[in-house]
Amino acid sequence: MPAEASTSRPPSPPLTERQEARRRRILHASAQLAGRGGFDAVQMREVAESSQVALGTLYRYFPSKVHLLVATMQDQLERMHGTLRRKPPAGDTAAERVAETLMRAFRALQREPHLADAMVRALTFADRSVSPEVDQVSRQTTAIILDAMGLDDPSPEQLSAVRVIEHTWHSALITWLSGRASIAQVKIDIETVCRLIDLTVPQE
Amino acid sequence: MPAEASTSRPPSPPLTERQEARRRRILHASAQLAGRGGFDAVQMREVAESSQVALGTLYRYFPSKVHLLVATMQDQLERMHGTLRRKPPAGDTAAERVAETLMRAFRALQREPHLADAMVRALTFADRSVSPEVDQVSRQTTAIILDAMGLDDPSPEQLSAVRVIEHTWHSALITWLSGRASIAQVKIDIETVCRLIDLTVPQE
DNA sequence: ATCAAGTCTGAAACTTGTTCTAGATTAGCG
DNA sequence: CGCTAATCTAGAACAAGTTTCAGACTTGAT
Repeated sequence: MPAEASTSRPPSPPLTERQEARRRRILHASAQLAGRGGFDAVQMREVAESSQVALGTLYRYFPSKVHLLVATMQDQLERMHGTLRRKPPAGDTAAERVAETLMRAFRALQREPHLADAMVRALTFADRSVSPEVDQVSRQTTAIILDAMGLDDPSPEQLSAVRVIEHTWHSALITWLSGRASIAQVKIDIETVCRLIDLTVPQE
Repeated sequence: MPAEASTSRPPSPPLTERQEARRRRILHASAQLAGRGGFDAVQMREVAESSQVALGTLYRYFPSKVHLLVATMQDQLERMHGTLRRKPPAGDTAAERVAETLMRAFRALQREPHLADAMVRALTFADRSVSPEVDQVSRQTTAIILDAMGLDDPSPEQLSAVRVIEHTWHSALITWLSGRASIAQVKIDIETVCRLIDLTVPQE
């Protein structure tokens, strides 16, 4: 029995090497196009051409533009989680460490604002048909935050706090991306919401 | 970045009576179509036909579908603010009153989930070209929350808390609309984030 | 090696948001 | 009233996401 990855819903058949390569080319092209121009610049025909794949094939791999961009985000998130694991945040309190982690992620996004635009817009625009994928992104984000808190076994209150932090994170990114909030303001919002953690971590 | 007075950008010429009527018909048609079917059901051709206006005219009044839906949201928000003013929340603490107010708004949205979908998706999908309008919605929301807190002259910390509450509000709505969070969970998230207020309002 | 099933390709078609155009209508003004 | 500029209308045209289809290519099993 081949060990199936725990993350995919219906156990999709394993991809051949060429298929894996195609999928990778597509995600790369998507990130590249998103990197300049953001959401609008990721045009399905261009992604197809740029990744040497027919349009129909692109749609077989990713059933919509939003699916594609959410998958792109999963990809980037994994990368980021790896980076963060290698250099964990150094704050004294859980709240400080979470804020530091999110600010680090934020600085990474600032380096590729167009890519951030494409991914975040796709994420919040996603409808029910993309729920499983969006949920996966959410779980990954939760894992990153819990890592920063240094918790293995969070209480329900702590999970609520983490959910609220994620809400703030996404929405603050949106306001920044659409030019309605400055970088400084996003920082303040993140620090503000992280104070919620202090309410759930009694001692320390 | 012009720090503009609170009302509008370039003083647009006042509308004639027939124009005001057209605008109203359009917004009504928009809300109607959104009411069944949500974001996707608001099709510009249908809005135009249903409000007895040529497509080009619709685009003169609202330069994009997102503009139209954000304007629809402004419209609904004003209505709601009026309703809330008439029956203010009754909690003892500021946090309770804010949570109660938001839950009341949430219940109103639950009665028209498709309309909520259209408005909230438009709001978070809006790009820079819609910033003034989205900002107006944000100011209106802030006003509602400050009303509930019973504050005339909020401190910077309090404004930060309000911003975070708004972030949570929008993002929690999104997760509910896309079926990734239950009504109960949204309630918990709202109550959780409202605790932030306690950190900024010393005592009653 | 061969066959069936599944996959990929290229191209056209369809949908819906958005833009454009030419001609009718309306509003404001002398 | 009659003029002019602005507005409105109907409809075509364009753009990009999505679907469809016939035929070529791979893959896996026999």
